[in-house]
Amino acid sequence: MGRKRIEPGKVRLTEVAALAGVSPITVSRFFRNPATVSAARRTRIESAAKELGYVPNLAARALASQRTEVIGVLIPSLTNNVFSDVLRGIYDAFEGSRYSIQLANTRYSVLQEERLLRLFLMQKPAGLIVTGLDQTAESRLIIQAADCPVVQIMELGAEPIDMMIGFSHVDACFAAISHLLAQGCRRIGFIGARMDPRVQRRLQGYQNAMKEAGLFDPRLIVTAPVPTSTTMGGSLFSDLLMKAPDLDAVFCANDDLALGVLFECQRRHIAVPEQIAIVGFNDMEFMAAAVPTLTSVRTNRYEMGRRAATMIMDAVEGRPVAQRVVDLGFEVIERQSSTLQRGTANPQPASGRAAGTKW
Amino acid sequence: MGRKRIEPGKVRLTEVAALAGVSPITVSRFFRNPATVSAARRTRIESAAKELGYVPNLAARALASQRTEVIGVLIPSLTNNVFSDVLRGIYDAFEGSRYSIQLANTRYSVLQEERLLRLFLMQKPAGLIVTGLDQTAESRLIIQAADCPVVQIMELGAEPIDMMIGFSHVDACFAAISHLLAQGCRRIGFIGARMDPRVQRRLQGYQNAMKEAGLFDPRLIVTAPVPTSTTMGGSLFSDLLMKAPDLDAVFCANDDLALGVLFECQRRHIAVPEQIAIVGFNDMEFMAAAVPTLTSVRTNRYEMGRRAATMIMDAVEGRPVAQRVVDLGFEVIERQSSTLQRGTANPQPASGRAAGTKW
DNA sequence: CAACCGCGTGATAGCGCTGTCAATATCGCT
DNA sequence: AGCGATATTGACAGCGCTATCACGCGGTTG
Repeated sequence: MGRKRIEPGKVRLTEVAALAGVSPITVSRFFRNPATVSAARRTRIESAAKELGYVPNLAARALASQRTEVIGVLIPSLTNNVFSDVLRGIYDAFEGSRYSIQLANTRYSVLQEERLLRLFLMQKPAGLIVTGLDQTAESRLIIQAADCPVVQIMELGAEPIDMMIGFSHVDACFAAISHLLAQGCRRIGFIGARMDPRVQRRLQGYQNAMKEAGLFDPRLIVTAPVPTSTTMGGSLFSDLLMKAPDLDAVFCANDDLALGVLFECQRRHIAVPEQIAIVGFNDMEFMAAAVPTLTSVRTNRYEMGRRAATMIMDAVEGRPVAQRVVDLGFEVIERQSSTLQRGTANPQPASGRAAGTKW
Repeated sequence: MGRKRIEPGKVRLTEVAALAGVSPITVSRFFRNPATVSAARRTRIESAAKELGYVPNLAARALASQRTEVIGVLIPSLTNNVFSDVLRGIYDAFEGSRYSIQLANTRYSVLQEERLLRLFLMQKPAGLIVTGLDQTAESRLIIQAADCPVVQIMELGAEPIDMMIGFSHVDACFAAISHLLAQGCRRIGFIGARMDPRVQRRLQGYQNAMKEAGLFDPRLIVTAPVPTSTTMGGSLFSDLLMKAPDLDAVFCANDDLALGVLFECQRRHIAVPEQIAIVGFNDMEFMAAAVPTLTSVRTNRYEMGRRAATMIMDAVEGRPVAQRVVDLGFEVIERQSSTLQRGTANPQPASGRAAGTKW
């Protein structure tokens, strides 16, 4: 019947309270909000806790208070640098706060996401950060059942579950293509790998721009369902050249691919940008270091993570969230790889960064 | 006095038990180990749980059982691709298991690490994965207090806290330099950024090799305490050229720097490898795609994460861990950037990969 | 044929903490 | 001095689950 009694040497709230000469509940209050305890007891409790090496038991706290300080974060990939930047923003924002992060990797699968959400539910998370808009109906139900603030990141869409922060991939790609068109490019190819929902929307932006210019040609599009990589960029580019030998520019759905295209051009002695212009997406650090420097669409990933975290914290703590849907925008960073010297040749300095177009 | 009674509609073990016509403890047993419950009740409980949409309460479970299924993981950086590979291995290994991962970012600070370990302690983690060997004495005490299996990853050292998996950075760098020496290089530079303990040990390996060859010269070493980047690679290389104009090879403490060096060579029209050979470290994917392809030291990061996770699980579940210290080794992948054509010029095919030397 | 074993099940008593309400101490003001 | 208002503290009863022991039952053993 029942279980054996507590083992000695275990330090609970009660032990600290006994040493400090106060009741356990006062110690509890001290740890949650020191201001609610008188200064005299505060110091007594503090030194008693230190002396005993008291460590609060989070499970007991969660059970008694019926809530946790866990923020669930769901991202599709751990390897993709795009998400490491977002994650860094999230972790930095939660740094020093009382929240802890529960990170899970959906591997670009909405079913996996659903499963992981179900797991999160068991922890009664205080908040949830999920990637993109394409959750299953079931996932949305689970999220609703979690009954906590939710931020969708990376994209913008019409029906936010709760809050949302991101930018329009369609518009961003449209802007990149518009830039190439403005440079006089006409046969602009699109290469993409993995083809997750965000890349799909970039493709949409590409198609919109090309159709609007009356230059759309399906042969200019080469995609692969495999993960993106530099090597993949080279081989997709080779495929593209085969399908469209008269190519004069390539838009790459991300920077890894763009780097691969650049190397493939070097290998084939294709002059960039004179023969073929290159534009990437995400503006990874190496884009500005490449030779020639590579044009890309900059997105504020770190800021996205940071603000998503802030929005969650505000919502959890009952502060009003001014903007529940935040458009972070993007910027086309024009560099040598897509800047065709017309008239006065004027290449950018290697370390320089061309003025961007803010949309 | 006391708190208000349970709200209706809440689904607990008790509710499931009532619907299934068994006692709550049987339901508890069913969820922990279905085999201990008779087949007849198993199906009854299963359908009752599904009907009510029962979700176990992890906090209650943790409190009652005095343990959790949380594995704490401490890494120094979220942005560094090296760690994303390791993380991917860890997440993949825990995938589908009952464990969940608590990830924290030490930002290369041992004090931050200490603070985070203290936080982990509150959760009574089932296991711990920490990066490197350089924990503070205080951190080691905290880890001991956590009283759970621990794996140190990334490196190998004499005094494991518990278990360990990694490779020798000193040896790996020594091997890379030996390769350059074998190619006839004499004025081999070292460039490194961030200078965390692992990079320090690579520098040590470099010094050992150069001293052994009687070629050591402090002017050949250029480092910076800032985070590593491609751009940084270019500027450190420029510094190095200034200090040692007669340079004939560069070892880069990681691949980002190596890529930056390659670009800087292109910018300065320095022929690689004819004038200057380049060797990187980690063998990131892009190294094989570059022009020329870039030599690097391959390390099995994914495997390291995966096996660390397996070791933890074995230890937690009381299975004997065969090898408590695992050396994963490394491999110098010789590519065009460091292969000097002596006699019969025989450059590697662009997509090819030179035979590695396994140590 | 009694003693024994082991399986499946149940009753009981907490795990360590906090929500709620009550009690007391302190304070400002009329 | 007397009053209500405000800070500070405490008592109590759980939060939802599991460890532990107890028990009934069929089958095995000497």
